[in-house]
Amino acid sequence: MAAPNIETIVSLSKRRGFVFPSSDIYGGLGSAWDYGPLGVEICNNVKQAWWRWMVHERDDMEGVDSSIILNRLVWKYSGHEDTFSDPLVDCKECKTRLRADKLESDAAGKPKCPNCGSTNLTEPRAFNLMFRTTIGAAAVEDDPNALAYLRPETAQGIFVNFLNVQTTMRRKIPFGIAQIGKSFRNEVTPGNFIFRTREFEQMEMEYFVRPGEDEGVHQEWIDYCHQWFINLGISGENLRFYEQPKEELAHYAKRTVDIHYRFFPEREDEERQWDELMGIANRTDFDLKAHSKKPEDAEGKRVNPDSTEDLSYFDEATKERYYPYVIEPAAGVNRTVLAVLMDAYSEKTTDKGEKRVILKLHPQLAPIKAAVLPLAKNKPEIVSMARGLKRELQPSMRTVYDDTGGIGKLYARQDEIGTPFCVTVDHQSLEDEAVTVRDRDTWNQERVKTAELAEYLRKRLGVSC
RNA sequence: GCGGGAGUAACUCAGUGGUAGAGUGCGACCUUGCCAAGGUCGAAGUCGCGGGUUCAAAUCCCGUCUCCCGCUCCA
Repeated sequence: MAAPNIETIVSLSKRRGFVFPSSDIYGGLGSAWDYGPLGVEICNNVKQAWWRWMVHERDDMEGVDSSIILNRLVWKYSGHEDTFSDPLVDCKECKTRLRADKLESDAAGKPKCPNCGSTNLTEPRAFNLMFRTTIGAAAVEDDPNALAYLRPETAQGIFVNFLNVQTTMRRKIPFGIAQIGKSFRNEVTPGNFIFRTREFEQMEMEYFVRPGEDEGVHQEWIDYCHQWFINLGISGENLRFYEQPKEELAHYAKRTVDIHYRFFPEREDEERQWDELMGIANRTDFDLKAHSKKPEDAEGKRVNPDSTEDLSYFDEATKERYYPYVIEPAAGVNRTVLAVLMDAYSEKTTDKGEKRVILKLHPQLAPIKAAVLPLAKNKPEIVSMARGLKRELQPSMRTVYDDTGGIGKLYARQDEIGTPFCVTVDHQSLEDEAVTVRDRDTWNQERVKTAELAEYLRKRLGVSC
């Protein structure tokens, strides 16, 4: 079937408790969203799947969880304080908003609007994308040292901990450090549901390699990351690689390849249907050098007079000291959740001609793994047996019990939220100690002994659920 | 910031000057029992907010707030 648009997912999300507009009772807050009971489960499952795949299942990986508010100097030397801002101008004629630093000039040297050609532009206004806050009681006006930022990326918390992790875990290059956490960017243009929000969650990993080996390792990570999305059940047709052109590269990057998802299938322009799901950047030795006290400029002056540590690495194998290069796969949790929901969405027409929504989520990501349903709720024995089964299953998998409707409605509800299995207790169950297990995707049913039920479900869900 | 669209029940929406509505959903009960079954009853709205016109405003006028879409940027 045709991919759903984001509107369809927004509607499903509200209806079924995946995602709600934030601060709803006060009229909402622009582009902020709250995960509801089912949404938070998917979100946690995505993060858990990533962590397992990125950290636990590898030999060369460690994890950290650094704080959101860091010493301001981190952002000074990372370059974010200076370059993480956009000078913006508005064209007074055609009302478009433009990047002041990307404008071409007319013959007289005055910047002109690429849209209508007018030179009637507003003055440039700097717009730093970092949220500012203050530490302690002092106001920034009274004490400039009170100024602090909410991190715009999790990466810097990893770089400044590079030596801590490397030495305490006795790591040798190559190895990586992974982190999942919130980041904040005061975007000028947020929007498209949870696709672009000012507060978002990142899954980032910094992989430290010997200079010279960076390009090959970079390519390996590009392919490895693509495979992760495939493993989550996302269709390869909806994924593509995007090589960032030189002029688009961030200030720290040598090469960046994005993995795009077809987030906007309804757009006519094929190119505009795609947008970023993950970015895999070669950050070179930019960050480790920037935070180190050692490097000197051409005049022999220290580039960073504030750092107390040198983040270079001594390679025992080659007896060389160098600043490792960094390969960084960075994915958005929220964007992954959105892509997962869009890709899992499907509709099915029943024999009666009714449209049913089925969310074909990977079992590992499904918010509910099994629903226990009584076929008839006016028989107390059936109800209590079903409730008992639910309690038996819930320690090993997220399970719900539901009896508020006929069995057809109960199945339909579970299909819509992506529950892989429905366990139905019927009259016969009271006698033969067996239940019906119904499969979300095929609607096939299988009779399973209650004694073997938990093991049966675990096996079909996969170990990692 | 600019342009466009929209705010009425939990959701989707109807209602264009005269008692606040429908469908879905939700709750209770009865009946039923394998793919959104039927019935009865019920809860639920300061019609975004403020002001004005009028005998009378969800409806007309003015103001205001919020959200959504588009424009830059990115996970």
